[in-house]
Amino acid sequence: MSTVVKALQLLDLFSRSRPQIGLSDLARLAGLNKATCFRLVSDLCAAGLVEQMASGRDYRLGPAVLRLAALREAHVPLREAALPVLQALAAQTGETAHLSLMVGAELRPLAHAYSAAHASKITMEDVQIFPFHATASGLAVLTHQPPALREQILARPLPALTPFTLTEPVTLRARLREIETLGFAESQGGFETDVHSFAVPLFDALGRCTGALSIAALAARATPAQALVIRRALVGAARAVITLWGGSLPARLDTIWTADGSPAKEPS
Amino acid sequence: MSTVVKALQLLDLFSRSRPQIGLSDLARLAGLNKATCFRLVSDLCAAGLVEQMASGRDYRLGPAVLRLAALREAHVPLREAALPVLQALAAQTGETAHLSLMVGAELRPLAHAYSAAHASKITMEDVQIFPFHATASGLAVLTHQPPALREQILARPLPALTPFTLTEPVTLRARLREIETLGFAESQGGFETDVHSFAVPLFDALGRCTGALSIAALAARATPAQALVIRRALVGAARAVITLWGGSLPARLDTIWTADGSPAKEPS
DNA sequence: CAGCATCGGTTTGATAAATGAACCGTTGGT
DNA sequence: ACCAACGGTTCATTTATCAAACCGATGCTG
Repeated sequence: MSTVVKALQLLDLFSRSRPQIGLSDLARLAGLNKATCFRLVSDLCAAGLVEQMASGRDYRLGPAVLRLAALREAHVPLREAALPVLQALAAQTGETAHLSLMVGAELRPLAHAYSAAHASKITMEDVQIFPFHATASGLAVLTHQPPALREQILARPLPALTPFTLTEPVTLRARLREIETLGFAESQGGFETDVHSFAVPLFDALGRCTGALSIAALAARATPAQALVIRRALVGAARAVITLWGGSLPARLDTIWTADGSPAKEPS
Repeated sequence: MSTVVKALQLLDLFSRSRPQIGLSDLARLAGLNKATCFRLVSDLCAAGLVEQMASGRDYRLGPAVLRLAALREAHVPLREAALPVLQALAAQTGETAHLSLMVGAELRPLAHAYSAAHASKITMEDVQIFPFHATASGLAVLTHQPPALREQILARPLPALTPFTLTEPVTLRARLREIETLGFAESQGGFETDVHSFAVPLFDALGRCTGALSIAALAARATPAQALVIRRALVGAARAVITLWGGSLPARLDTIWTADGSPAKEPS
């Protein structure tokens, strides 16, 4: 294995639960000789990716990562990175794919892609905001929010957009628990009568749910077989997006999604 | 030179003005053999710090940097903490404020803020590195480095970036002594002809100088009265940043900065 | 369309680099 | 006072890395 790879693997040892590490631990965790580990981490320090704490004891991620991240975000906005995945998703499923993002305490569209498979499709141009209680995306995101924010949202007015919209907080909470178990969300006609939508949550680098990836299908086309195709495609696409964004998928969802017959995490 | 350092230096070739680079250019810019460069960049790709564009042609920073930055910022919110101070500084002075940090033996930008007061401003996006001899930030930091490192830096090539750049080690040493006495640094057109910059050093918890806080003003606007405003604002902001970071200000500077209510002697 | 330059990527012997066991001086707990 | 564990260093051995030449593919030009 190349030295560079070994050095960069050291970076992955840092996590939210272990943000700073001593030299000996670092060597143990990485399975490296202490001297080797020392040289590697010294090089990382020289580049600013890692810095040594004032105590001289532990190491932690350094200031250089900020500059790199700012650069990446300036050049590869999230939207641009996600678009090809959305287009592939639309093509695979023959339905409209869209991606939404939490902005403040609201869920807003970021991008969408249509399929050419059917003349009739769900259009997304006019959607400004996704009601949490009436869309699969909203439910998927809501499920993975901190309880405080979730309850704040459930306390807002929950208008019935169609006869099928769930509007009772009690009912919704039950639905969220269900979604948590299943690993994906569905909404049959909750937003518009003839739309059956499917969604999976997306997570950022700190494991927070910051958006959702969704398919909006014509209800008439959403047969059980097609629903299965959609769910699998969604899971694969969600993995791709999360990887692109440098996010981290909660272990529980990773397990559920893998067991669902969908492809496991793929290297780029 | 260590392989890891070489690989990590590749990361610094990416900038806002050059966000994606082909293999050959990368090798040229880094002064590396193409094969070597290929292996290095491949390793960086494997770690996700760099990714290859779909075209297979260019490389750019990868998604892993986002994860690392999020982690760093979650644990050590340096940049996040300093940003509001920078913005206030820019607003107070009507000029561009920026903060730089020592990374290894180089001074690099961490954050900056613009003022809305004037349509003409000094932009910072493309600055990768602050030459010690040609910027106020560099001089401020250099002044407070250990003698060994200071001399090492003065022994490097000191190119004249403008007709006003100080390039003689002897002259520079005299200037550093002056800066030490005054408690702040100035550079009139040393980096770019029309830029007059002011800087004060920043210190970490052990009293080591790890960076600088600076104002880059249009030379035409840097009247003596304005210079005084800038120096006072800088000193206040530096105290704020040092406090936020848990740093400790050397007693001598503390005294100078406190006494600096009156116009200090103008350095030539 | 032919010629040519350049691209990303691969092979080679020569060489500079990484490696790991043992070894310091310190520190912190008992 | 002891001892274990820490961060950091040394040095002979070994191994991965380097540079130059080389590929096929691409794209520009006359």
